Amino acid sequence: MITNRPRGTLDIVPEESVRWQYVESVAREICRRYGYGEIRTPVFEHTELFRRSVGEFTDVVEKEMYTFDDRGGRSLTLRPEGTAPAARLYLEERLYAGAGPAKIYYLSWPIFRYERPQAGRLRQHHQFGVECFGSHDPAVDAEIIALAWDFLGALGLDGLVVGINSMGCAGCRTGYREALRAHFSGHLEEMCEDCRRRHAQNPLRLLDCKRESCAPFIATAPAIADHLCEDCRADFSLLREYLGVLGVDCRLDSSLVRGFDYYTGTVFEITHDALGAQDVVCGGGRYDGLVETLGGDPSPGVGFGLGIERLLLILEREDVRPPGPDPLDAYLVCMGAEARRHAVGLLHRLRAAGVAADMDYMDRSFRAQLRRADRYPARFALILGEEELAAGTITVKDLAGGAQRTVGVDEAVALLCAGPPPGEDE
RNA sequence: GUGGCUGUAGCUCAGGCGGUUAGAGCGCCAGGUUGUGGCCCUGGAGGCCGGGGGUUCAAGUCCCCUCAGCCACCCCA
Repeated sequence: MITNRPRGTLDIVPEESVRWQYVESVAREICRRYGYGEIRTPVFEHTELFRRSVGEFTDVVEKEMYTFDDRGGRSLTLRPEGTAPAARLYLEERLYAGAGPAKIYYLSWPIFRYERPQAGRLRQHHQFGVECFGSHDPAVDAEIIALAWDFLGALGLDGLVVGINSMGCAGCRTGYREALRAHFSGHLEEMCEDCRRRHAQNPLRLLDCKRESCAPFIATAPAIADHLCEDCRADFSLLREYLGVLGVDCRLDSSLVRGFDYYTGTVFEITHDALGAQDVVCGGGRYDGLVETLGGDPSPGVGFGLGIERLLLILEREDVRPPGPDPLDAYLVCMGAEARRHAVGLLHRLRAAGVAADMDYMDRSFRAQLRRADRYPARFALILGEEELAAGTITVKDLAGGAQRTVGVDEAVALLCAGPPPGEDE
């Protein structure tokens, strides 16, 4: 059916977009406080950008990208994540040329992955992401995590868990990889098929297996923490110290390994139970080799991506009600064609003065117009009938309390602009 | 991509073992009130019972296919 939206996509109706706008306004405010500036990039990029950065053999690149050839024969891909485009922009717009570090964020970027949908997993979703390029100071890692934490906290959420780990630099990773191979090689017969494949291809992924049968071998596996070089170890302990200072309560999770190839060093996830199996609302980490991979001079970076739909899902399931829409200031209620003709002009005048005002266009009865005003909900009903018309006045009714009084039109406009409710005389 | 559950009014849902004009609550519209909303009462509109095919005298109900949502795996935000 052509009126059905494509699988795994969502429509956003006005009632819902209010919540998006609220979340977005909080994100903008937090970014402002932390000194990050917004970027916007095309929704599609050269396919090669993602192949190179995310990694040729990751699930996302292998089977989840929306890739197409344009009419000029270029292979383009709807972005499946935000960090690579941000890194591309960093290079293309030469953000490295300014005083470092480059602190940027993106808000509600559409992200596309061809996946099997379920709640919290869509083919098009939206992310809020923050990236910092140019510094390897662990204080920046801490800042990034704290920013995400503050943002979620500002929305009134709790029950969030921050998991962190260090995947080490390229150097410590090779040693660790061998240690993992050695540990698992004796148990391969008892482990799942995927794990046997991972053992050969990428032993780090072994830690990611969630099968019960593999769990005991993972539990006893060597921890990356024991295989970090001195620099990585120092960075990681400094990060944890900073997180303590920043009031971020985090959990060391040595099995935490992220799925994109560009991650190095710090990795972290923020999860919430309300999400079920897709429990990650925010994920990120360091990607010190990414910029170099894309052909730039080596430049470290840290960042995260945060799923807006998942966030909204948590808010809904936890019954955290963000501030609702501002009620309408005034709803014009008129009786008769003559009053209606006057109402059009008055409505315009109110709006020009900054008052949120509306009127009936459905030819409703007087009673129904008043009910409309109530349900909107509007703060005041402005009643315009024959009496008011003759006297050049209008009746201002406070819908919450029920008090009303009839005043001159100029006074009514002034009253609505000023805000305070009208007098109590009935 | 694999396995499972579910699709009935705008929303949340009820419809015994196939059987007459498919129901409720909320919402919407009108009236009860010649110029007063909310609460209450009365009435009304609104359904290709997700779509297609099949079995049957007869299908919302049974069978097959398909689409969509959900749950788990996988992966991730």
